Amino acid sequence: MPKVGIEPIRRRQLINATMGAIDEAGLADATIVRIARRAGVSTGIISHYFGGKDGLLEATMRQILTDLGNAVGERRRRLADDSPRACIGAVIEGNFDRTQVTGPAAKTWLAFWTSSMHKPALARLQNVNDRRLYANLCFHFSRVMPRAQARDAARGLAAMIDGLWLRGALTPDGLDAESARRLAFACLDQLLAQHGGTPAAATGETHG
Amino acid sequence: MPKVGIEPIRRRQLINATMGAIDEAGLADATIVRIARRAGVSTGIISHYFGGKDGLLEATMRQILTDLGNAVGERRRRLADDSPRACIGAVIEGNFDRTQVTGPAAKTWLAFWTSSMHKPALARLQNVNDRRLYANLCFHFSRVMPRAQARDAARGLAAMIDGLWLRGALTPDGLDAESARRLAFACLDQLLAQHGGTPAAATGETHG
DNA sequence: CGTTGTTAATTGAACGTTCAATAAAAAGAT
DNA sequence: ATCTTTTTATTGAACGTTCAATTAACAACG
Repeated sequence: MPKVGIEPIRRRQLINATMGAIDEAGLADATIVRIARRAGVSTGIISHYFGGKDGLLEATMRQILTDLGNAVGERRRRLADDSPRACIGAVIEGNFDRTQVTGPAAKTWLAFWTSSMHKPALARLQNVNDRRLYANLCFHFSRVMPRAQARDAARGLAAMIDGLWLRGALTPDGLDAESARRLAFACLDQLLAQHGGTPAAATGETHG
Repeated sequence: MPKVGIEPIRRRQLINATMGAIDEAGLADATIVRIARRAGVSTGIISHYFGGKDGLLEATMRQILTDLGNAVGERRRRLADDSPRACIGAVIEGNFDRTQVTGPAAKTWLAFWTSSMHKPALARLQNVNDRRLYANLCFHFSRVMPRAQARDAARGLAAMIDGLWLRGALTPDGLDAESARRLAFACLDQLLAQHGGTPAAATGETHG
């Protein structure tokens, strides 16, 4: 029998190397030679474990979305109260979590977003993740405002979060997570205050 | 002498074909063969007029940024009052102008944004445009609030605008301009109301 | 008014490069 | 000894660039 337990290690190695390569050179120049060299293995391994380059890219995107979901999930699990502001705050905090904000993750996320416009496989992943985020926001907003306005609030906050990501990915020094959180929370509090805001919206200026 | 005045025509043809190709197949698959065929010319023309594919891409991006600047400029020129809300509103309206919202323009804009992370020539163009937008917003906000808050407001609104673009580009049917305008204006009015809002912020719900 | 020379515009095939994929050989662990 | 893992070399396709040849518009001249 061959090496045991090597597969998950190699897969993680290659996925991390893919993010690093995209961060370093962009998706267009993230060749399998570059990725393999960065992972310290040979090119053939990619086809062996992922069936090809596309498989590796899809797995990498899936990993990023999983990490994002976990970051949000953890924050929500640790919540003291289940007020709308707290729940939505967990979404914001999760989106600007350490693991998500790292240069490689942010650049890779944006690269896949762009790429998903013309690759159905990636588009599907992007779509389910996006719908989950939207539905989640929409649900919590609708607890304190009419359905129609909740939808707008969800769309607005989602756009704000993505916009901060977009601009953070372009910044050479990476995304300023603290600053981004502050702006996102300001947007959230405004949206909540707009429709019979809660006291927490007024007093909860500090949230870190 | 050969045809006179052909050069600007061909350049525009090729630039439009480039946007169409990117809209259709993405930047990665926007080959010179595809672009040339779409423009109804041969591949050699690209090198003849733009020095190569990179030159064409740079010219295309420059065109998009110019169009965006013109759209904003026109709106501002037609303003009745020069209140901060009106001026910033012109920026929003300009950003969601017809010519900017078209599928090809939106997808190309996003593709170049991603690409500019690793191509210095594109990064420079993106940078000057971004600074101009930010400085403009910052100036108008600082007329009704302290400098520090004006900076945050400008960053927030800029992120919101870009986020709406980002999500609009991914939507199959293209960006819903009216909906995007509404959300951006809601964000603007909240930002203005936050710091000694003007009466216009309260009454100016209709802006189309 | 017609002819001719000049010159830019345009074509399309050839070239060298680069890429992902593949297959067969080699290495390594049980 | 056997099966998985890994490497290496090779393949074929696709890319952007280049350039010699061709086309067509214009001006000058007869």
